[in-house]
Amino acid sequence: MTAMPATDRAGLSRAERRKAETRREIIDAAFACFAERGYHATGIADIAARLGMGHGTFYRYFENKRDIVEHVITDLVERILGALGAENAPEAVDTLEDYRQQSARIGEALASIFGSDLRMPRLLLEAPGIDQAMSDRMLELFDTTAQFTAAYLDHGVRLGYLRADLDVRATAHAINGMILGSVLAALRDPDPERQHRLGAAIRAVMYDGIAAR
Amino acid sequence: MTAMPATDRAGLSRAERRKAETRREIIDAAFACFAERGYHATGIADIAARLGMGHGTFYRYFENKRDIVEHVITDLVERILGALGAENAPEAVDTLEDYRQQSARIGEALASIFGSDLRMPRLLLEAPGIDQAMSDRMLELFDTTAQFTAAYLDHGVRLGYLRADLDVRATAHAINGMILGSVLAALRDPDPERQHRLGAAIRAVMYDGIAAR
DNA sequence: TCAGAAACGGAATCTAGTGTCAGTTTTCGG
DNA sequence: CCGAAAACTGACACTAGATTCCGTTTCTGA
Repeated sequence: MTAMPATDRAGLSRAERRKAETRREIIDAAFACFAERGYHATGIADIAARLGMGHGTFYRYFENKRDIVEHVITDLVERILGALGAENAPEAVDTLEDYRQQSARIGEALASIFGSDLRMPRLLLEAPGIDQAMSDRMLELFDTTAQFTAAYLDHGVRLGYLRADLDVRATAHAINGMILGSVLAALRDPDPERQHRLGAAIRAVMYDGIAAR
Repeated sequence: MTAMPATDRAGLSRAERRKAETRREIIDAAFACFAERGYHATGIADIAARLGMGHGTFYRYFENKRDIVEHVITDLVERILGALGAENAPEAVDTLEDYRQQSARIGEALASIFGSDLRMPRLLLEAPGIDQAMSDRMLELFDTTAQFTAAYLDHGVRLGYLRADLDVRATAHAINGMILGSVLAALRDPDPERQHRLGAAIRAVMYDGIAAR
């Protein structure tokens, strides 16, 4: 019979807490390695070395290389979706002007997530090169975020401050494409001023179009 | 002293022509393999096997794996840029209506390039995962195509049918982002009808914006 | 402080795939 | 048709790196 370990309020023994902590550290180290050198160029040994642990130890926490990258990406996606969903609900606005400001805020949030740590978009960019499944997953993510955007558009159409004939689904994809474009631009040239102009240009296209009045 | 081979009008011996032809075949086979299984998952042996040749022969035509993928990507990019640049010059239009039609034509061309063979966008999508250099190259490509778009916008601003206060560089990135978005959407769901709607939505956003009048 | 359990570490194993090479076949000019 | 030159082939040598394994160390609870 095994000894019953002491548990704290959350029902986790000290050992279990430490284990979770180590998993967290490995995920962070792996993220750093993958973003810096790329998935295929980093070995398990690199990840372990970054934490000063033997690489055999790695396998006590994760199944294999594929397993860790799965966790790294999941973590990354959660951080992004979390930061997005947190503050701005589609229902929070009901005029075009409100919506403009809301989209500026969302743009700001995105810029600060990605801009603060270029390793995030860099890893996302190379993720489709990991394997077919990951590639599909990234396309799915793009689609998911488009549904997000679609919810905002839909709300606007219902309240009447956006065009009634808007093809919501398709337009959401187009808008998210613009955002993606600005992220890619940031990877080439992380100048914040430039990022700011890109955000402004996106909003200008969205609200005013490009044609002279 | 070596024998002088017979040369044809173009100054190429029969052997040289065959050699070029074989290189072409290898590039095509490599393209197919990379697009289907992914770069890292395909071996030189796979490429050779597809052509029914021994994989040793491969090395008579290309230095190594990196060399071939370089050629495959270059070829791909040339096909895309070629198809784009061929028919539509920015100077060919001088009214907003013309420009609308021109952008519809360009969208059509893009859709037919990518839509006709999804292996092209698929490989482009995973290209940044090949290595750092290729990743940079893809970002550069995105930037290059934005300069393309910028030339159209610039022309429109000069002739006065586009807004005078347009931030041309930033707007070009935004527009190309929308196009990229529709390519990604096509990878998830290649339905031509859907593609058509995406194209229409992009143009609607560009010209009319999303706000109710 | 001690015994058993769990965690570690890194040597050893295993695999896959790249790039080489020497023997064989094909091509080509005479 | 002949012999040299070029092209082809696939077995082989080699490397890199993922995963396993077991002797050693650390932890835990009594």
